[in-house]
Amino acid sequence: MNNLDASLLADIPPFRRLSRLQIQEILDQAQSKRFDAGRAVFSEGMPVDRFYLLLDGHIRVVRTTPAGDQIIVLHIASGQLFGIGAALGHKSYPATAMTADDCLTLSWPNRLWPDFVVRFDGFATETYKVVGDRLGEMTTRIMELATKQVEQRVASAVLRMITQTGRKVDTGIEIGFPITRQNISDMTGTTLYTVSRLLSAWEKDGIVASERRRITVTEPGRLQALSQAVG
Amino acid sequence: MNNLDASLLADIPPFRRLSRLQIQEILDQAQSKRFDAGRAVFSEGMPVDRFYLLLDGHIRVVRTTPAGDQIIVLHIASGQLFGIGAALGHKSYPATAMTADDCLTLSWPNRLWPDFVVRFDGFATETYKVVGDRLGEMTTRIMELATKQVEQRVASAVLRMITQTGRKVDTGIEIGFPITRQNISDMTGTTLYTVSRLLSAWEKDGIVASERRRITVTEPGRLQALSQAVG
DNA sequence: GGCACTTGTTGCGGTGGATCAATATCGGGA
DNA sequence: TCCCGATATTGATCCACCGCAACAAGTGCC
Repeated sequence: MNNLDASLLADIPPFRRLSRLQIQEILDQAQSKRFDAGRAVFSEGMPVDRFYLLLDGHIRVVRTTPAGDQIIVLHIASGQLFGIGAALGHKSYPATAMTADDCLTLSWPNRLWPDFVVRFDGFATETYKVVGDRLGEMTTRIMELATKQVEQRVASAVLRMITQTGRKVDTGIEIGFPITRQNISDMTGTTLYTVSRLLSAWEKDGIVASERRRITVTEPGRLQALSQAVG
Repeated sequence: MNNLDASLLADIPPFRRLSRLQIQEILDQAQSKRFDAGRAVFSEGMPVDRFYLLLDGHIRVVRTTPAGDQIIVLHIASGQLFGIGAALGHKSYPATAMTADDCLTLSWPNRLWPDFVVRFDGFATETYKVVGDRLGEMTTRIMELATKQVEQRVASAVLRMITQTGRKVDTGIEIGFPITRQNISDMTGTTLYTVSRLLSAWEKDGIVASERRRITVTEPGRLQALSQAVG
């Protein structure tokens, strides 16, 4: 009994090639759910039982080390599928999906996955394209962690967030969800102290402006330059 | 005109559920090729035109930074598919495949991919399982790079290599392909100096034994302990 | 055999960034 | 309204690791 409009899905890649009727059928089988900020949609180790689409909000994919520190593997923007272990033969979720702000999700039971793949043209192709993109992003992160200095890594992380989920404001481009110094250090493998120092320095130089849990980049070009500095 | 025996493929996951006849058909369409150690099977940025199966040998998947340093993203053991950009919607290879030793590959043109997927039961499923495993391995690498000390990272890297491609010898388990200090530092984001120092120290403690381009782990348990030390 | 190249070892100094500590500021809940 | 927890800033200290240099030891090639 979802009173969701089919137009919600019409522009999202995996569903783009489908007819109105097909989309309506997909919606009818979906379960929709709201999450407050800071909740886990699913957790690392849980059996994979559903796959998800993020309709609104932002999600952090997080893994926890045996030692207890959390690191953010990637961010998911609205309009993307996530928790698609079903497509990759996973028995349990390899990471936790935490909401960064208030989120609205759709989800379907795993058993529908093979059905969707064979019946809906372009669904599998587009989905695996997303997987491919994430693989590429992850190899880039590995490269950065392995070779770049901390300042360059943090600059790259901020740039990635404004390109993927930035929203234009009058002073520049703002990261589209609340984010702390601690969060950024969890993405870049550094400490909240160092991130704070870097942001302060950048703010002094007029490259960024930040309030509590909000960061605006006023000069993306100079940040870009910092991220590639030869050190 | 490959005089390759169908039994070569019968035990490899993507082909496991197929009949002798189907395997023969797949083999007939394959191109086989030998590579000396240290050659590129394909290179980052090249258009994706074929997908590959590694029949024998070991391959390093490598990315090069704009600054020029190479880092090893993952290793591929014999029996695995690689260069499967076709499955992930890639237009060009996102990384370079370098042979670590002498290698024997089979390959097929991309246009056969959709054909294989629909006609051969289990081919897609098993392939995407491999993609899922690699994704998991990469998130683990990201976690390690972000949180672990250098000694723990190097220990983890060596352990991963002996579990994935180790060969049992009388003194312990040997990494199944030639590898230099430089290679290990390219995997772990450190320097060849530090790797050399670590291996020397471990050798003094009787945990590993190494000759030029060869590393044998004599006490995997203690190496495991090192990789998880709380530091 | 001899030469050039690749690979590995080890000492030493400099430093990037982690870590600790103290303080400030914001926001939400009773 | 006040208070407490979450978030952010900034100074001071320390050490793990990098990066150089100099050398040793294999390996392949002519």
